[in-house]
Amino acid sequence: MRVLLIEDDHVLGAAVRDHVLSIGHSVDWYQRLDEARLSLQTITYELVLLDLNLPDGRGMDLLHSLRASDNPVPVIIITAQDQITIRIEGLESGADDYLVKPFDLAELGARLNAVARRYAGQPNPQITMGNVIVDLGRKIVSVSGKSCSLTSREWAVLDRLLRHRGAIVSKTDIEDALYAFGSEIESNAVEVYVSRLRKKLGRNSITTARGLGYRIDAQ
Amino acid sequence: MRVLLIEDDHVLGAAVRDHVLSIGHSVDWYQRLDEARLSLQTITYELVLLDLNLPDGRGMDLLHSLRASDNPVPVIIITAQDQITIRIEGLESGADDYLVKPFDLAELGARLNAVARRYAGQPNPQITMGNVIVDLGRKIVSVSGKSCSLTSREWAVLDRLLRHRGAIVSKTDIEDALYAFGSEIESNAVEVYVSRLRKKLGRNSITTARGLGYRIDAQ
DNA sequence: ATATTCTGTTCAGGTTGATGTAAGGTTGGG
DNA sequence: CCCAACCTTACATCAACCTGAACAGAATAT
Repeated sequence: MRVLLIEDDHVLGAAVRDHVLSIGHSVDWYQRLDEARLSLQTITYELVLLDLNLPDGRGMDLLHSLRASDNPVPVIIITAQDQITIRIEGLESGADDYLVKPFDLAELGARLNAVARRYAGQPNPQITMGNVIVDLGRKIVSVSGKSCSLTSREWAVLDRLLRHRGAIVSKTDIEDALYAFGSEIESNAVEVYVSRLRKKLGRNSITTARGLGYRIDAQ
Repeated sequence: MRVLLIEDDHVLGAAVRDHVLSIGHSVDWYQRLDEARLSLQTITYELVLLDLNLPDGRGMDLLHSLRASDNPVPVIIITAQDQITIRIEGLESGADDYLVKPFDLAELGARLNAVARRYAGQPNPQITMGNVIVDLGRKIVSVSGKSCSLTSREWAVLDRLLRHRGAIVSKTDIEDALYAFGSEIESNAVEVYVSRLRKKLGRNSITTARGLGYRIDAQ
């Protein structure tokens, strides 16, 4: 499970990161809200551990904007104050659970696993981009309701772009997704596949960043 | 029981999901109609919990299209308005029950269990694909009315494809269904079984996704 | 016990459509 | 206006796939 940890306290952050790593999940740890926001744009996390009191803003704002943009990622809030008002605000904003400092790492592990279990039965995440819906797991695409079939290479390109959606993906990155590392290719294959994808998914599905690469917008 | 929850409100959705999970069912939760539609193509649910007021369309339209395509899955409608006209429209469209917001989770559980009980006595679900009807539980196939017998290997392949219908199933997935994990096979056995199934069930029953695997279309 | 049918697996030869390449057109920044 | 980057189309190639046939072993009938 991929976990995003947002916590400015170095001691607590390191402890949480190490513990979550030790029970077999991967962790991205940020100390600042805006860094976390940037990362959320490009990476699909399965859990967010969110401290409410951060140097550059209120954690609650991040939660609000996540839910406003229909991001259903489970969020566990970490807070120092055991205030009922904060709890209520968090739950109403779509938080999934609470941890009040100081907390036991074992308790964190338990709640985290509870979320993981809850999510295990969840369907494959579907990504909606305009009138295109993509199910990466089942390899299904529908364009304005009609299903549409992609070839294996087209999936490779789309997969790479969607997993980093919001960010610019370089041509060489996409080539690495297409061909086994090392096997060089001497043509404009990436351009061709982007063109083929655009033909199937719509002209505006993929935007070009001249000299840099390609990008699929988040939401 | 596998439940499809379509509800855009995060608080209500999470609460319903957790409660349904807690009484021992599995839940797929979508916030959007079109995502739910995609999932309905590939998964056979035993119950749909449908909010009528959704960001990308009317829930009632989904109900209509379900019934138009002869999908008998029970549907419980969730609505904020206790309007008699809506109730009548829903019932005439084939809804099985109603919940008017705000509702008690215990009430939801009770109605859900009522549906589960009603369904327990039902015969095995039959899957219709064109003029082919398959009963996976009892291992019966009929092609345009005439019954048709499959060998055990053919069942293994068909079962795997139908349980993921709509999705592309990779050759290795099918091999795993055929042979005990690990026992490698050095031939085109999967291709042969697909060919034999096509011969029995019709040329168009199984579609090939070159380089990816095979797929049986939903409906 | 023997014959017969059924089933699973492999192989070979034919078919097809995804793929990489190149050529020519288009676009946008400087 | 120019050039480089990018787009789009067409096409030959070849790996992936299809399918009929052969055959051995299992299951069933005689």
